[in-house]
Amino acid sequence: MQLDMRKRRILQAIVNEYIDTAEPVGSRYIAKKHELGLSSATIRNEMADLEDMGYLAQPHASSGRVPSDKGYRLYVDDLMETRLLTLDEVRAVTEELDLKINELGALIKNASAAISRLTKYTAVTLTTKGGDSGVKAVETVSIDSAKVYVIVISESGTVKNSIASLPVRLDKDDLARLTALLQNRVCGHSRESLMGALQSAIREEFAGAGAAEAVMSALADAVIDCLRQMGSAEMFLEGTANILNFPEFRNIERAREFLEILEEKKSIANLLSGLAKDERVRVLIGGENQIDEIKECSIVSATYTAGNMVFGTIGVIGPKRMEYSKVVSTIEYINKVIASELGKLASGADEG
Amino acid sequence: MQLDMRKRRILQAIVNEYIDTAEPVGSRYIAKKHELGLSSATIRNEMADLEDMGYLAQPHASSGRVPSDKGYRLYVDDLMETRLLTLDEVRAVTEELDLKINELGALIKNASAAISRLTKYTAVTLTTKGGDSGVKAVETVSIDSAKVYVIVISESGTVKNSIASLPVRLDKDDLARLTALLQNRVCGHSRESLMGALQSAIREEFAGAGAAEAVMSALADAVIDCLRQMGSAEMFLEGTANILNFPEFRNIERAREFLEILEEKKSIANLLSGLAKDERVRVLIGGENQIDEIKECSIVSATYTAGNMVFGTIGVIGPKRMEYSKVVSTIEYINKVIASELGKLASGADEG
DNA sequence: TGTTAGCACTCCAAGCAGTCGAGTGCTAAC
DNA sequence: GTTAGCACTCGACTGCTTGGAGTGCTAACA
Repeated sequence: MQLDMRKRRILQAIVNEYIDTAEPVGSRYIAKKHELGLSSATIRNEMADLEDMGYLAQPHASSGRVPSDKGYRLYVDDLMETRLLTLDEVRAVTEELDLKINELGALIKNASAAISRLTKYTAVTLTTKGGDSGVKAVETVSIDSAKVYVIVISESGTVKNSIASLPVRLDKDDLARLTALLQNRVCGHSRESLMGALQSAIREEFAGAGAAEAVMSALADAVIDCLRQMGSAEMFLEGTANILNFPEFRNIERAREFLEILEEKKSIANLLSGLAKDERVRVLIGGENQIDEIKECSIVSATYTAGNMVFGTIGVIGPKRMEYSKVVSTIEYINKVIASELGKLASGADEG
Repeated sequence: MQLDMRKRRILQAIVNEYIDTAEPVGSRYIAKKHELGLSSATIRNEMADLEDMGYLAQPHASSGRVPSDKGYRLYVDDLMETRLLTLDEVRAVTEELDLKINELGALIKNASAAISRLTKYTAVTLTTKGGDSGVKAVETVSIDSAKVYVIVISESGTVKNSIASLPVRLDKDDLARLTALLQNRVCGHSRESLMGALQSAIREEFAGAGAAEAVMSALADAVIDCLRQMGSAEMFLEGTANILNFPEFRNIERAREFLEILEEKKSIANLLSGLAKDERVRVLIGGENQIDEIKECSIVSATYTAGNMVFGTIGVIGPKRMEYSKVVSTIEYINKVIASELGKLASGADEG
């Protein structure tokens, strides 16, 4: 059997209709509403074919048809009319996104809220593990004679801090000297090369000089702790309650499973960060993801990158019966906006 | 009519029973299960009295009784058996709470997760607006010749940063001098007194010296921005999906309303921060709070303080039919643990 | 006077039969 | 190849019945 033009148009009509109503779609309805110039009987025959081919399914005999995962896949890849955002929508995005923010985490959190409000689905954003690899600056602040705050600023603008407990008391000048040394050795290094740089620094500069070596080593540990904090992914959720608006989540058990999986965060974070790292918007439909609890959901996501670096992922999760066209274009647009903002942050860094 | 001992015991039994089963409680059941030495008929009479007095209500004629808000209030204040945590529970708290954390925000986030896992309700934690008032240290890091990172560390260990855009280019020594001046003027100041201190500093030191004054003023703005960030309350939620386990939230509409109110955060944050500031554990039952959407919920909360300072609030929100005894003792205990941790953080500060 | 057994009454929840309507598949005619 | 028509299926809804849990009231009892 062949998937000719007519079948495709019928499939398209069915998916559109189902996305709209959440009710199984009947042949009569398609014949009437969509001007295909065909009778319901003909459409009935075609629908039977489409079911044989695996694009449609029937919840029970004598009910209308519902798209299968394969049907949605074809729809997303080929059939759906990709549309640009309207002017109003672009304006809404601009209003929701607070671009005055200059810190990565806050920017992403804000994007999360914007996406969920614009799409009415649940928004997920994720800072990529290990995305923040360059050290831009290190500073120390003395708390008391035995404790030092170590502050690390990454190239993407994230600031993390850690407390170093010193094995000996240290006066201001000593700390300043050691800090300068630290700065000298770690700035510009990526996370991977840092450990080696620090170790060789300690070896070269302090061979044998016990106390200073121990202090330096405590400071180095603090720097590494900061990088570890940066390296650990953060996930933001927004609009989780939205899922309860959809009839497929009337079933309280299903809703709870969904919310629990989101709350747990780890599985979704793994799922998202395991996806391909290109800049395209990706759509994962139903069973295409490996998490049982969200096999009835689809995920639309994109990674945002600046230069060659992957900074994170933004996405939308909702019922398979999702307004793909609207969601994909929204994600695409927001992704672009964020990428350009990140670009600005990064280029600000290059000047210095 | 008088609320004699027998009525109290019957009310206590009914509330206990209802908390357990979520089903209206009948006289026969109480007569059988609780050894009061009374027949169901007698208990029936007493229940009618308790209803007249407003402690009980009947969902419909010929159904069992359900506690009213007034009934719960009496139960919480007088009737419930306050219990200490068991050894196992104490151990569970200690395991869940990660006390190695030395940053306020992270500590609270962690407490949120612990509370929700231990109580099986939804946990809310809140950092108090304006709680973080003392400046402990200020540091600057140059990004490029026209941009400076300003880092402020508060007395409670929170670190915030802001970027100051300088009106003129500044070399390293100039920045160091201005930073020292800044440190000199702001350290030890509370949020309220800081503005004045900065302004007088600018006036005294730079009267007329245009460029330097402008730079200093940009730096001061950044410091104030950091304090603003610290001042804005943060709210953490954990275990929101738990609410769907309770039969009173089987109704999807009600569940959605609840989740939306939580997600919005503002109203709950206002509610919690508006409560009395003493150290006691507080219970807000049903209609005692002013938010319509959670009139069927109760909130158990406590503020955590160190010395005289209020740092925030931890709490549990769940159905009115809540295991008050368990929740109150858990909150009480966690509150104590956090307070003592905060005490350590603060005393670490005093040494310097 | 307080307590209790007994009874009539109420109301909800669950189960069941019947009806309606939407939708299908198949067949025969165009 | 398309379509009209028809028999059939199945879920959703309605109305009815039944059973059980629980009450309030009354009369008898200690």
